[in-house]
Amino acid sequence: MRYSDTRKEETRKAILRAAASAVRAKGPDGVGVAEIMAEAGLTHGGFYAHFRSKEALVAAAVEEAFAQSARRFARMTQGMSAPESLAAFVDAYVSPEHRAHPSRGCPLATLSSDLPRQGEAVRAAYERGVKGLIARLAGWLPGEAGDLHGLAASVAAEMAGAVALSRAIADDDEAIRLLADARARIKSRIGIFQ
Amino acid sequence: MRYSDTRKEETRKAILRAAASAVRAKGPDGVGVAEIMAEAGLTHGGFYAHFRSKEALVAAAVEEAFAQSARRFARMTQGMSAPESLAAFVDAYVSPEHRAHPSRGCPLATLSSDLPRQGEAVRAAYERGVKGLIARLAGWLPGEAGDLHGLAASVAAEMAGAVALSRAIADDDEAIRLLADARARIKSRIGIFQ
DNA sequence: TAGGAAATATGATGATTATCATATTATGAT
DNA sequence: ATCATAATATGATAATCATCATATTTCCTA
Repeated sequence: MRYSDTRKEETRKAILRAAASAVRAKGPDGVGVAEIMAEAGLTHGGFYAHFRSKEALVAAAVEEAFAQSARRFARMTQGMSAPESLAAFVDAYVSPEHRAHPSRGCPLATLSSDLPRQGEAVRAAYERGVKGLIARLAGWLPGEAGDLHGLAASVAAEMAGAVALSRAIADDDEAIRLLADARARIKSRIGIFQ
Repeated sequence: MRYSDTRKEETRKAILRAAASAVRAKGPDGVGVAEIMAEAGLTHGGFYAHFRSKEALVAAAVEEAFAQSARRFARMTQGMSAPESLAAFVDAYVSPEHRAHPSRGCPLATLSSDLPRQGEAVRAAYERGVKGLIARLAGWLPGEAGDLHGLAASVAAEMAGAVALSRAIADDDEAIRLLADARARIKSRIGIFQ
């Protein structure tokens, strides 16, 4: 073996991270293979040594994007109780920071309308990510287990919808007010006050 | 004048309608000028006699899509009281039919993630459409005028988010259950029961 | 330290697409 | 019926992009 055992894997990871960011920033069809490779510090030619096709990369990037979000929130809520985690999650999700940084944000708010138009592999990765997010949310919600999934889905829909809506508002102050209002409504709806 | 006064305007309308549908179905960047023109029964060459650029067409198509939705709901709720209109609106919006037909659906549920990546003109048209939708909703909501805008925005976010979410679920039955649940939650949240 | 394979780069290809230049067709007034 | 012209079509161009073929570089091992 002429290269270290981990070299190729590291390169693959770098491409994947670049893609996870670029796909959210520019959309799966708005970004090119060459651009992603350049972002990872490489040229376009080596791409197919790492991924079978652009679609395979996009599918992996969607999975990576959801995984990044999950890790970020896991870190953020470390050691918190369920209600604290929930509040922190809503605050971080329905926030001006999230609105301002699609490339690091939740794919649900950033890719929702692109997804139905993607290939099967990408849609499957997205569906897994969505379900994981809802399950995590449901685990934090108070109440009897039976009904929590529906409430979690409803809350996820409103959070993602609110962030997407806020991105349609050009005026920052107006968008920030919309987010603050949505945040308050969501929290009161799930029994978190103030 | 060798052609009837209305001929060109009619052709423009035909292109616009084709675009309004295609843009929702395939995304602003997923559809080509030639494809839209073919859909309107024309060839690509004449396009620039009707629109200055593809972006101008997309902006007009977004406006048209919002206008179509508004007209459709105006027709549907004709003669209804505010609470009835509201209930009919939620039922029609958060529905399997809406999920199944993005090309005729609300741009908010179909284009949200594409929009931030579009040019200024498109984003402006979208923002106007979104604000119109929220204002219409607010007009139907019960309560004191002051707080209705925030609630309307929150409801719009959840409705659009729920439809987008349902489109990520491949299994029809599961998606339909999600929609039914979201519908019930939204209606109970705005004081409509059953 | 040199050889050789693994990793990456360079360059090419064909497909697609927005836009524009020019040709053709359709139509209503004469 | 014919003509002038508005409306539309045909065809070209240049750019972009996914993919692939081939060349070059890198760096571990012997």
